Amino acid sequence: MDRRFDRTERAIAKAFTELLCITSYASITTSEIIERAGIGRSTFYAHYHGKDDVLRAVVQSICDHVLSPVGPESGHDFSGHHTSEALIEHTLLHLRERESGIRALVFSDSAGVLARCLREQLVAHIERMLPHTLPGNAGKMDRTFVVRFLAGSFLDTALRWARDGFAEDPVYIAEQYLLAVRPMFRE
Amino acid sequence: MDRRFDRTERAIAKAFTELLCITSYASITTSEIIERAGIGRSTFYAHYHGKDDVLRAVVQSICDHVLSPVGPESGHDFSGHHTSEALIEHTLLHLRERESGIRALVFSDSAGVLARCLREQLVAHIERMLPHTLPGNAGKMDRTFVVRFLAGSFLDTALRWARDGFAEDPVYIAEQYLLAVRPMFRE
DNA sequence: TAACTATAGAACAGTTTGTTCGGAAACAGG
DNA sequence: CCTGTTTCCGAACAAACTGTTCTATAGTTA
Repeated sequence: MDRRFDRTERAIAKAFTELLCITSYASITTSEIIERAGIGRSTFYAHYHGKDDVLRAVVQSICDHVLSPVGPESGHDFSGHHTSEALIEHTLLHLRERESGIRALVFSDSAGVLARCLREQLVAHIERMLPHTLPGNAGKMDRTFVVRFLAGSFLDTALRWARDGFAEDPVYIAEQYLLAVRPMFRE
Repeated sequence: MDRRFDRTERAIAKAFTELLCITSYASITTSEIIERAGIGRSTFYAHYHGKDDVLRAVVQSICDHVLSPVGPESGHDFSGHHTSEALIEHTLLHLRERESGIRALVFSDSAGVLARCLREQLVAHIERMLPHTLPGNAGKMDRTFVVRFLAGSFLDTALRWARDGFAEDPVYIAEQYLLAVRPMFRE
């Protein structure tokens, strides 16, 4: 593999997220990205079709990372504890690992792109994990509604946490979130 | 007041939301708005600074309408029933009244502007209505977290409903939402 | 009718976009 | 080390978009 290629990709991603920190997505121009990345104009267009394309690539990379499966090789300690707490904390930790990129996106006027991408994968995830018959009052609810509600409210909680600069302890966030939604799938 | 002024404002708002239905916000140009509205270029800039300004105005108008206070003069029937169900249904109905505008926005790449505006006002609303001491398991939760959670999850539910073309009965949506969150403030 | 106000639309300079092209530099494999 | 390939640089360019200014026209108010 040609090292020049990766070097350029990294320079573009870096320049892009840096710009996102200091100005709105809408007012970023390809020329600014090119200048800050220190690359040639034609080089940029050889890699991406425009700034929308860069955004998509950055978001995809974040999504892949945040929802990457729990494995023994990952740094986090989830030895066998496949509880809801563990999964939620795990996702929050992955989110925080991409701190700079996430915060840049979450405050930008294109935050919706990240939210859409994460939401889709969360829905699929929860769909698989949620029991088919729900306990208590949740039994009266439509299961599809519950799945979407859980995905949406978790996403909202997580992005709010990011917007606050990841100030709170992820364990605390997981705990509060579970207190709010646990009646829907346990007890 | 000069009727020409209002006529131009309406033409711009109409052209803008129509364009939002057939293409993304990012790729709309002021020239397109001007052409579709059938107005002069200088006229447009006499009313707004650019397309961002138009978006802001449209969103503001929607927010004002959706969260307008319940009054006896409003068409809806909420005679004295100041229950949670009534308030939630009321908000959903107001949302649906702006159907075309909402759907255009909700699908656009600038959906975040509407969401931010609504969220702010929802938080203030819920902050006022939520009891200071929460019952049951919710007693263990941070009240600020609960307020934001309720606002975020309601917003998410409502916008999801809009995205689905307001297909479901608002009474049903209110019922499902309340089944999900009621443990947090009653019983 | 007279004074005022909003509009149409042409013209303009400045910016941004996406493409093309020729030459220089870095790279991979033998 | 040599050679063919890949990537990069950056200038130049046409096309599109932006926001402003100006003049003439037409609707509005008193």
